[in-house]
Amino acid sequence: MTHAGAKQDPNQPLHRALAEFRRQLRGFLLASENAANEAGLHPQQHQLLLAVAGVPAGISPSIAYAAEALGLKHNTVVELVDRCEKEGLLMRATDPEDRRRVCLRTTARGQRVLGRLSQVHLRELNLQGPLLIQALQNVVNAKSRGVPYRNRKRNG
Amino acid sequence: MTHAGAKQDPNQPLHRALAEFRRQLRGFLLASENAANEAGLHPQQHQLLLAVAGVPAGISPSIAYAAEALGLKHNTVVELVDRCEKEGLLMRATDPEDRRRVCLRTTARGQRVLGRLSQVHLRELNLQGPLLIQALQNVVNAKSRGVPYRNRKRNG
DNA sequence: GGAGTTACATCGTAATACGATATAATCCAT
DNA sequence: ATGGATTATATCGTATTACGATGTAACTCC
Repeated sequence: MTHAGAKQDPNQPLHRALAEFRRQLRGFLLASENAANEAGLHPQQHQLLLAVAGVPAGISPSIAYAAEALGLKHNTVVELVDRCEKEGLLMRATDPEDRRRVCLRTTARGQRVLGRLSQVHLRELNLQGPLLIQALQNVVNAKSRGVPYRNRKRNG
Repeated sequence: MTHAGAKQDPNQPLHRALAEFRRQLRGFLLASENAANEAGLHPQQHQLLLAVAGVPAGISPSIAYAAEALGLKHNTVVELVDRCEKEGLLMRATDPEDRRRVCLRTTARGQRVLGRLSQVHLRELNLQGPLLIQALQNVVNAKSRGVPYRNRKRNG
C-alpha cells in the first residue's frame, strides 16, 4: 500500500525543510569547530575570542558581555576566561571606570590565531552561505500541507 | 589618545561581522532551545525527532543516520534514543532489510510535540531569517581593511 | 556610611558526549 | 556453507562543560 505509513504527518514538508536547515547549520558549526581545533583552540575559546575582538565600538567586553554574546551564564564564562588566560589567548584587566568589572583583551597571540580563523570562516561562509540561505528560504516556503494552525485533534 | 589601543587589528571589521553573525545564530538556537524546553523536551531530543521526522524520502532513519545528521557519534545517539524512547517520543524497530540496523520512528506523541515545535520554528525563522541573512551578507562584504592574505608580519 | 545592588569568582554537581570495547548481523572469498 | 573481515548498534567508564548556589568586592544612593 502506497498508503502504508498512511496518515503521513502533514508537517512532513516542513520537517524536511527544517531538518535540512539544521543540517546546513551543523555543517557550518562543525567546520568552525574543526577549524578551531586545528588552530589549537577549543571551539568555545574561539567563540570567546571572537566576541571579545568583535565587540561593537563603545562597549567594553566584560565577562557579562561575553556571557550574553555566547548565550552562557556568567560563571561559565569566568571559567572559560580562566582557561583562555592560562593559554595566553586573553587577558583580564580591571575596568578603571568600574573596578568591579573586568575588561577582556586578546593577547597578540590571541589576535594572530583569531585572525587566521576568521579568514577561514570567511571563506567557509562564502561557500556555505548560499546553501544556508537557500535552506532557510525553503523553510519559509514549506507548506504544512494544509492544517496551518488548528490541527483538528478531535478526529471524527 | 584616540590612538590608544593603537595597532587596531586590521581584521576588526571582519571580526565584528562574524561576531554579529554568531550572535544571530545563537539567538535562533536559544529560541529553539527555549521552545523545546517549554514543550518538555531537551533540545537534543527535539533535534533527534526533527531529524527522524524530516528524513529524506528513500532513506531510513537509523542510528547512524541520526548521528550524521546531528553531528554526533553513534554511541551518543544511542543514549539519546534511549532517553527519547523512555519518554515515549520515539520507537526503535529493527530494520527487516538488515537486522543490524535500527529504524527510528516517532510515536504519535512525538509527532504532536514536534509538529507544534516546527510551527514555532517556522514563525521564528520568518522573523529572524532576514536578520540572519543580513548578518551573513555583512560577513562576506566585510573587508579586513586591506591585508587580505599575507599579513605583513615582519613589520617595518 | 550602611542597605541594597551589581559584577565577578568559587565550589560542588549533573548532564552529556566521547573513546574504548563488546555483541550481533552481514558480506565475501574460498 | 564457513570463517574472517566489516558494519551497526550497544555498553561502560571518564572527562569536560555548564550550571545553581553561594561568596566577596565594588558601586549607588539616600
